[in-house]
Amino acid sequence: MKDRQSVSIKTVSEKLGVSVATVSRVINGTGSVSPEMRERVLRAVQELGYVPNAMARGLRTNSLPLVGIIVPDIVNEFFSRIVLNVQLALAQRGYSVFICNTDERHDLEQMYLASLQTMQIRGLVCISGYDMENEAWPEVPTVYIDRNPETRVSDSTSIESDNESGGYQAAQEVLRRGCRRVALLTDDRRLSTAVSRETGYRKALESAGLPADESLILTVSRVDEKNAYDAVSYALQSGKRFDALVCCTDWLALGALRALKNAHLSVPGEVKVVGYDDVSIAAYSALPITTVRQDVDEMSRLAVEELVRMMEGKPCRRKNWIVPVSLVRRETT
Amino acid sequence: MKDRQSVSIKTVSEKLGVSVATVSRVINGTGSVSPEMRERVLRAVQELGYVPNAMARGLRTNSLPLVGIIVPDIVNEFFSRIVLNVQLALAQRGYSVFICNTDERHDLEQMYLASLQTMQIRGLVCISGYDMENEAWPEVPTVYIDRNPETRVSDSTSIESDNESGGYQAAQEVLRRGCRRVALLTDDRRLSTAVSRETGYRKALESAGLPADESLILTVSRVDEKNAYDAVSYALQSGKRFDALVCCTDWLALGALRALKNAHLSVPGEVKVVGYDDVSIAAYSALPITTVRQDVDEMSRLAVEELVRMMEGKPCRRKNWIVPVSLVRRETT
DNA sequence: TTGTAAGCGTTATCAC
DNA sequence: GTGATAACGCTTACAA
Repeated sequence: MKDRQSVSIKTVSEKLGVSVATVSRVINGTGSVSPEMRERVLRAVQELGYVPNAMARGLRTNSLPLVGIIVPDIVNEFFSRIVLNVQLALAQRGYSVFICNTDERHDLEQMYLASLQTMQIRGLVCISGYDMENEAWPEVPTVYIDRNPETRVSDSTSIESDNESGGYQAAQEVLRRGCRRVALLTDDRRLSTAVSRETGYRKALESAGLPADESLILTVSRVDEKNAYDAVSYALQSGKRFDALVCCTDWLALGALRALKNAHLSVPGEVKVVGYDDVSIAAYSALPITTVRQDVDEMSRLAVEELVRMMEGKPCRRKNWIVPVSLVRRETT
Repeated sequence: MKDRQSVSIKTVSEKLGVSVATVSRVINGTGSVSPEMRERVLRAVQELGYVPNAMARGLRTNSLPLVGIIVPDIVNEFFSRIVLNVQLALAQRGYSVFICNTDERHDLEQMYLASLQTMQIRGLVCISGYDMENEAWPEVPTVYIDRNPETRVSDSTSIESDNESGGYQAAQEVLRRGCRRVALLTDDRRLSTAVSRETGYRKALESAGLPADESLILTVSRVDEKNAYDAVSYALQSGKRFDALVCCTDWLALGALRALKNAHLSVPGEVKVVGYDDVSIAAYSALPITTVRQDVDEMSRLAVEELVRMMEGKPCRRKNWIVPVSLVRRETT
């Protein structure tokens, strides 16, 4: 077996004393070639350890079945679940998936977008993170998940879960149990997902005849346990009082729980808490968290289905998809 | 702006009435070109929305700075942390990373390996999962993480955490607190990592003068919470008794905890439990879990450093790295 | 059934 | 400083 780098289709053809066309034909199963020939070629390919060069092939056929996926943070279980689902489903249909972790950084996202373009991706899945505008968006079929940007590539669809309903159900859940001062803990960036959840929350309060109290809207600048702990602790120290707290993610709920415990407030006795996403920590935390579950499987399924449609030249079935959410009751309410 | 597909270096050169060589030179900053020319070209590139074609470039220069990373399950936080670190660090050095989720399936791993080869990757990071032999391993610089296979590519290094010490420390921790019947809950596939941890566990028992009791070795066929729950429940029902349980991952510990609770056994009173990895669930579970922490940051740092060295033609600094682990004491012991 | 050769978008080696 | 042009590895008319 020769040095892999130098084994090309030509190497194979020379060894056999045939033309490269013949070798190409048996490799791709196109055209017609005699059984004996096919045998010989296959054996030579095996012996030489020949591997087709995807770049050369992609260049020639202007194809290469590659799609990109942009995700803010792969360590976040909500995102990694989607990525895994999407990758598996696309692999089954013959597409490779190039995963780009932006770490929520705009510069990295730009870098990846450029890089994906040079790699001639055929499609793109973009999982939110933030709503920033991008200069150089690849002109390929695109599926936005958890986001619905105004300026969109022509061939695109958006898949969101029903955030407004989620916010509504979350607030509803504590209202139903008699809470009257329902606080909200959310992201201070005005992400569309967070805004929708807030809208749902406000509507629920409204239909319960409760006045809006802006002082009960708590925000964090970064969505993690620690920031939630700090924000809730600070609110408590500032004398804010509430009997329920609707959180925009499970991790925020977790931090809130810690702050509440630290302030000797019982849950769900004195304060009820609800999370969002239903990542596994919600079920296994010290106090299992009541949460709004997003249907990750359905979202990824739709994403792949629509993306493949568009990449095959068909129009997407809908421009906007809203996937239902469900409330999972556990012990914090 | 024309249809992106058709904007090539030639399009740009024609618009300007210059040769493709000139355009190539300004794009790559190689050779010399007059300032005015550079200006004109840059503007035309901008206007036409020209993006270099990575495949053509890669074909010509036989390069394309791409590395592959094979990982069993990206939803597992231990793995996703490594992947994130590696991708970020390599991006900084100009490499793209192609992430392959094998979902612990051999056929998928084979498929990805082949696919990576055709894409002419320059290096490979392989994060365990299982120890199976692969037929077609790409002949490129390789870093194995959490695994140390016998048959290795010539340019390769292996980075493991000190699993034996981890197993030892875990057992030691409960022994020190007076436990005498220390059980082990592990993977039934004979992965090298699991075997090492078991060895450490056995040595600890031995130095405490305790006889080995094979009936205290519990196994699961799939490492997750549910299987751990089932295995431990079954052991308990079969009348097995132990006052400590050393688990090979935090998720196993979590399942064990649930089984123990279900059997009305108090933790850490009647049974002490220790986990492994220190994923975030360990800190936030109902009962925060004492666990052996793997130094993910250091492992990924080393991986990138060694991989880059090898890809630049230098030899790796060591063929085998053992990264220290540390015990994190929490409330299950 | 098989071979010849053009061309995909680049870069690099020559000339000029 | 700039322009032709060959070559990278492959697919695909078109010929034979």
